[in-house]
Amino acid sequence: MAMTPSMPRPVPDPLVELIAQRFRVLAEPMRIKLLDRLRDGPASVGELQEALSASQQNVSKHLGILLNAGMVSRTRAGTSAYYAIADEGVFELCDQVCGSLRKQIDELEALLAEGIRR
Amino acid sequence: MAMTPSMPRPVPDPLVELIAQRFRVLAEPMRIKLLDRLRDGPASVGELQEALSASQQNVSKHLGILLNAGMVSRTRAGTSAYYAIADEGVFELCDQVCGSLRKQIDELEALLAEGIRR
DNA sequence: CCGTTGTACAAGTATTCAGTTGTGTTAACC
DNA sequence: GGTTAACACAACTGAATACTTGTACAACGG
Repeated sequence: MAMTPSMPRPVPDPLVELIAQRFRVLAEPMRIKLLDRLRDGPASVGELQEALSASQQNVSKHLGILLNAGMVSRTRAGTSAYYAIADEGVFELCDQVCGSLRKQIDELEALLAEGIRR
Repeated sequence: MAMTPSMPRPVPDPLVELIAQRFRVLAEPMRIKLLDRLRDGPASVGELQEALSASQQNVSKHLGILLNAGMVSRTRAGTSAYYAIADEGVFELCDQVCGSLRKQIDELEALLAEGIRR
């Protein structure tokens, strides 16, 4: 279950659109932070608001986008709404991105070291 | 070499910014298509322009963004510029996104089927 | 009830960014 | 050299979207 089976080539436009839309959801620092905070467990809007020191409306809005994308789930309890990670896969994505970033940084450092030496 | 070693929690802001920036690069259908086309091997701007039926300036611009992000490499030959995939990892990212998408679609279908039955 | 608390929605503003247009630059060919 | 072709860069325009402000709604406590 490693590979998506039989990915059509070239990738059809509607699928490209879906993929891009998915990446767009993760293309905002605030949403990355929200997911990162939710990695420690479910949290209410107020808790997230305080943890990220952002406005309630802003937090609620971004959570709505994540919910709409199916990346988090919402559970209402009294007046509070508790959000939780619904798709653990997002962390694999972030880890891979971090891996690529580290690789690039290492290569840059290697180039710099070589540059200093000559 | 599966996990990024010792990811700090919470993820520091500058790293969050870098991650989001990375996702933002992939958040555009045109760039996804360019990478998809380059999966078949290096290609010049003109070839990509024709394959995607887009303007030369637009293709060149998006390739510049991909180049700046370190996802593709550029090789000049005469008046032509040949671009190639520099970071194969992007395809793993896309595959994972496709996996998540498929999972969601399957769950939706399951819900629909159940809804019809009752 | 009535006020407080927690959350979501809507309108307005500001910013960001994609796509086009126009132009500059470099290399091959006559 | 002059011309053509391939690519890249900069300014402009329009659309998408993030963030703020204001408000509405629901649940709980007095």
